[in-house]
Amino acid sequence: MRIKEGNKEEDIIKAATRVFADAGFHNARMSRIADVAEVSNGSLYVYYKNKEEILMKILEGFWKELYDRTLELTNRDDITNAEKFDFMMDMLFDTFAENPDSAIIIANEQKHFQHRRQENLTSYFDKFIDLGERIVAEGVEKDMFNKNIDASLLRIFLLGGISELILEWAMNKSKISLNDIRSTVKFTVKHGILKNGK
Amino acid sequence: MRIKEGNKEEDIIKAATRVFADAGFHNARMSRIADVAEVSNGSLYVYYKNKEEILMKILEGFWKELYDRTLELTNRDDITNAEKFDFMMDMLFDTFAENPDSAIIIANEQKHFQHRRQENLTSYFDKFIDLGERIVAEGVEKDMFNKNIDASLLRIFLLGGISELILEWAMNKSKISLNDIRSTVKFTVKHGILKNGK
Amino acid sequence: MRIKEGNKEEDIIKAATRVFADAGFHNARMSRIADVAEVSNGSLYVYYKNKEEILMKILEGFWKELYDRTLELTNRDDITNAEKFDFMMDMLFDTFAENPDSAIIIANEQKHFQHRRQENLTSYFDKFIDLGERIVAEGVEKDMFNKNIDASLLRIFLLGGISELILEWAMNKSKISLNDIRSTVKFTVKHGILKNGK
Amino acid sequence: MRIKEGNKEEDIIKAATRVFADAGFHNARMSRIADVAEVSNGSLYVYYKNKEEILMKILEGFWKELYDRTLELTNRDDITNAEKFDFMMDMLFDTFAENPDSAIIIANEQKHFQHRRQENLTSYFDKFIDLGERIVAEGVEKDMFNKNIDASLLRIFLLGGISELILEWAMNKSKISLNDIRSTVKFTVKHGILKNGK
DNA sequence: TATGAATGAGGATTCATTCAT
DNA sequence: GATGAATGAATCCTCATTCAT
Repeated sequence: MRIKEGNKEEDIIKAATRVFADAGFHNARMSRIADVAEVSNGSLYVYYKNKEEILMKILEGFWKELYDRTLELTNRDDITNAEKFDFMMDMLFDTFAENPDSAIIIANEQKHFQHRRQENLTSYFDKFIDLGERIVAEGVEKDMFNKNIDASLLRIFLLGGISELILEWAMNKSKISLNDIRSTVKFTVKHGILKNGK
Repeated sequence: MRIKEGNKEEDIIKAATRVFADAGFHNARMSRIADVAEVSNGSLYVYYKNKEEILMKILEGFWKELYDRTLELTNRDDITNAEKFDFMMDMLFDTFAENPDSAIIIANEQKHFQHRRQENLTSYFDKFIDLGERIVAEGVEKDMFNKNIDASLLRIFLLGGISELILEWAMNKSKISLNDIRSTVKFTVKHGILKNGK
Repeated sequence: MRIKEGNKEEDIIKAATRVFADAGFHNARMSRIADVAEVSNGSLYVYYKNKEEILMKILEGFWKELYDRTLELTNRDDITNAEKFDFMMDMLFDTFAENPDSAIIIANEQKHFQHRRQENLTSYFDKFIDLGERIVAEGVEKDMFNKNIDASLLRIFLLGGISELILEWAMNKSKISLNDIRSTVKFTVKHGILKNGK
Repeated sequence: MRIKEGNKEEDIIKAATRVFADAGFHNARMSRIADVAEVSNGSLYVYYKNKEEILMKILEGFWKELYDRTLELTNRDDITNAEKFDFMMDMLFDTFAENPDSAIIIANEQKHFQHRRQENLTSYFDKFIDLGERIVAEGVEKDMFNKNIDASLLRIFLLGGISELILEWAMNKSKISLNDIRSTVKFTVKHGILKNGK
């Protein structure tokens, strides 16, 4: 068995993450990924079926990390749903912040592949979404959140808004402070833009 | 030779809108657009420089329509900024609702041209954005909106969230009511999710 | 419309016939065919779906020519079935002789693609085969041919033997005389190798 | 490490025979052969130089078996050449019948190595051919076979015809009786199709 | 303007073969 | 000998774009 120095499987994912973030999925070249990963073209296909599978692994990897970080939170009963919500948003921002390339990929490419995500019912993205929806729904039930909030619509809205902000931040790090973004989002979502909630 | 009765230039845009919405920009075939437009392949290039230009025209067309609808509003001084904001959101939703294919394209592909758009002041997208930011900024100045709202971040957030919702709606019309979406968004953004805005 | 000088569709078939005969289907390169046909790579795919379709057209073209040449013969009633048989063999040899490259291709490649020839029920190869079987079967009925001859087996045997001979001839023209081949085959099939048919 | 109990060298040949027969030489995958042989990819190359050499060994193995079975016959002087010819045909059919996968490979792929075989006198195929040609040539000399029979052409014809029939039989065992094939071939070759050999 | 046949650069993928262990 | 991860050359095909008419 030849040496498997440095875990090629992981190297490829890392390389692909950088390349996809830079060029976008469609303009990214497999040969470029192989170069960056310091691996032969053929090795890409030892570990992954094709280009799309590499993208999927990147996306799933991100959502799995986020899901794992968030999971234990939801079962706690010593904190309010508002606190849980806050915490979840923090996790989301933190994980994006730590993985700016993944953030870019998610903002740019995830939608295109959402459609065929029918077999993916075990997907960590879906699991994370569920977690979020449950926290909001419970908050509504417990009369902590406004009744006319639809948890399912809210999560689409939030995710869309945040990933757009994160994209802007990731493409443009110098100009935008992630903390400004985070506090703007959290404040707005919790209190609204109208002064005195009015 | 086909007599130019049906305005090819427009036919192409209409066809491309349908094709891009269906297949996504990268998977859309120029020949398919030509087919749908009932025009030859070559004619596409009589009216447009290339595939990307067609996409740009579609996007600009959408934003121009929206901008035109919204412009006069901003100069009025008989309504509050909160009312202006409300109105602007309504326009946005209405225009999306009337152009679901464009909505899909915007949600999926707007980024493509965001990148090369660098403060292009002739762009109707930028003009529309300016309008929105000004309404919010003024609202803050007039002490009607919360001070810690950053207008520029808010618009990215809002646009991202709304386009994600609209995409969901456009891909899935039967299941989601556009009015539910609209009222959820408006309420959340104005009042926040916390009961009593607290 | 750009000039279509020299009928590219046909040029491609001619070039492919030469290239397939030289290198074999699997080792033949599409780019080589394009070169020989003095056509761009892309043009190959304007006229044919893929490499395999080009091969099929070559094979069908050959059998169509042979079938057309042989068809009228079968309906004549002024000649015996032995004469018809003779004539058919001559046509087969002549057509092979006039198309040595096709002969090589048929000998080398036809078998590989016979299997998926299920939809091809209108195939000229099958039609030609039918013609031959009918002549033999009738000969048997009319008591002109030996009763224990199975027409269906005979045609497989004959075609296999002849195409092998033709291949040898086509690969090796200087050494073997086509007329020797033809008379050997005809004599053997009609009279057998045993002297006095005994 | 697998203990070398099952003779890998032979296992590989057996596996390759099945795989080549199923898929054809060009579509057969080395990794599939390794799978079927229950051997690693690398082991294939411990025993054989490359894919083609495996094919050659299969073909040679077949012809060697046939040659060995036929050799002693030719030196006998207590039987006529017609009987020898008959016997040789029987051996050919029997050996094909016992090795249907080899039969398929021979019918489909023998040409691959025919080309590079240039009077390779160590080849069992050539030795077998020589045997056959000698029997026929002697038969002609002894005035037992018709004078105008060219032994060399006859063997090409026979082998081509028979391998085609055998292929049909091997691919389609249920429908065709090998004995029918054999007697049709033997009768035709010896007596011809014309009644009374006339 | 309008056409659509022609182009050809470009890239994902395959798979026989190698070689360090 | 045995392994199987690693290799990378090699090629079919796609499709946006062009251009002679």
